This record gives sequence, C-alpha cells and structure tokens, in this order.
Amino acid sequence: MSPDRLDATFSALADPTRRAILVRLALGETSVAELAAPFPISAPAITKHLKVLENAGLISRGRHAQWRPCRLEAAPLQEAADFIEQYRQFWEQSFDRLDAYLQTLQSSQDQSKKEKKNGHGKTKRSGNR
Amino acid sequence: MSPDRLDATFSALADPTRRAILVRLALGETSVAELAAPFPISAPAITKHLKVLENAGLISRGRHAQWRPCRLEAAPLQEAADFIEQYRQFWEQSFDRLDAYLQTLQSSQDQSKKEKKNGHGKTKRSGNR
DNA sequence: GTTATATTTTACCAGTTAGTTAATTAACTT
DNA sequence: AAGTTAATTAACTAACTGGTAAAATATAAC
Repeated sequence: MSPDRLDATFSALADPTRRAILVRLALGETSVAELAAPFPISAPAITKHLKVLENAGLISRGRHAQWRPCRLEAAPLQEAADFIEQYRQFWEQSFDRLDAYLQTLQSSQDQSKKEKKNGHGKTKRSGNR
Repeated sequence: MSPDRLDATFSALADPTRRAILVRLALGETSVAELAAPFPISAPAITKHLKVLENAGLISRGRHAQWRPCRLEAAPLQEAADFIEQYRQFWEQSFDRLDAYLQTLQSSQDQSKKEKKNGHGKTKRSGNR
C-alpha cells in the first residue's frame, strides 16, 4: 500500500465535513445538493470537499442529467483500517514486552517465594474485538 | 467522542513521517534523536511533528537528564479505528441494501421460475475479522 | 431559443503546515 | 566554570487548505 494513498485517505478523513459526507454516502448514492444541505457552507466549498474525497479514491462520481451523483468507494478506507489494525498489533506487542519486563522485575524481587502469579490485568486491555 | 479529537488524530496520521514515528514508538519508548535518525529532516522539524502527535494525544513525553523520551498513547488511535469500524458497518449495510435491490430486480425478471438463488458473493466481501 | 437548475471553475483571501537556520535552554562532563 | 550534548524556541518562507463571490458550463423544460 503506497504511503501517498494513506496520506490522502487520512487527510481526507481529518475534516469533519468530509467525514459527515462519507457517513451520508454510506446510506446510498446521492446528489451534491443533497450532500450540501446539512452544512452552512457554499456549494463550491462542497465541490472542493468532494474533489478531495475523489482524489483519495473514497468516492466516485456518475452522471445523470445535470446531477453528478456521488457514491462511496470503501477500499481505501479499508486500507486505513488495516494500517491502524497493524499498528494496534504493535501496541499489543509492547504490552506483552511490558508484561515480560514487569515479570522479570517481580521474579527478581520474589526470589525467595517461588510462585510468580503474573497477571497485572493482561485480559483487561480493551479486548481483541 | 469529540469531532475535534478525531480531526487531530486523523490529521496527525496524514503525514508519513509521523506514521513512521508512531510505528517506531510501538517498539518502545525512545529519545528524540533516535526518532529523528531515519529521516532527512532537521531536529526542529521532528520536534514539530512530536508536538502534533502530542497535541493529538497519540504520544506523551517524559524527562531523563537531557533527554525527553517519547512514549506511545494508543487510546486516540483506538478511537480512530472505532470510527472506521463503525463506518465499515455502514458500508456492509449498503451492500445489504444492494443485495436486496438486486434481489427484487431478479425476482421481478424471474417471475416465472420461483427459485431465487440470491448469493452474488455475500460471503466474499472482506470478512468481519 | 430562452430560462431555470445543478454543479463546477476561476480568482481571490486568511490561516495553517512543514520545512529551514540561528539562537536558546537544560543537563551532564571535565 | 567551561564545554558538550539533547532538545526546544524564534523567526522566517513556500506551499497547502478551506472558505468566499462571481462567472461559466451543462442539461432539462418551456
């Protein structure tokens, strides 16, 4: 997955207007005017947002008379989710390293008592979903 | 979850240098100099990137002599993942709506033959993980 | 063919961003 | 106290962003 693509996806997602547009589009294909309706900004501003989303590959456009309907293209979103997921795995790993570290600390302190009960909440951390 | 927080998280993730820093930090806490090493940019530029990440809550900083080590804070990342996940569910739903639509189309065409075999690949779309 | 509707393009502006170099702060080392 | 190392702040610049208003384009409807 190219970094440029991730750049484009994440920066498209960084704007609340654009996120709202995506959520609306998940309900189905629709016109620019209907997309624009909820927002207090001008039509050209919406056109610009749509161009950002299109360049990021998050939406595509059609033609129907004087309307240019927008439809969702979810693939890049999936890539972004995958990046975060991969990252989340790293994060899990660093917890594991912390576990291991704390365990060695504890066992060096508890040399006399052979039991090492471990478990400082390993199962608690936000689940694997 | 506040929109501002999502804005900050996604725009922090929109830069490849910052993503690389996060991935490095997932391997463990480290100094600014070590974080800067792989990149062809100046130290002040790295300081700025770290400030962006810190403002987004994605990292936090410590003190150890003249070093200010950075450590990962994964919670906002999780929120971003949750947003995308929620969105992905919408996306699934729109596939379901498409399913329903195509099914009505097919059944209106196939009025004579009562069988409606459905399944145009419903199980194929990227799984629920 | 004129008029109305939907959308985009153009030209502009203010604020932000990512980078630079030079100077500054903070802490350790001798 | 003087010097070294780590990192930040300050001041500046070029490019990008999100917005505007006004003009242009494209299609439909009369």
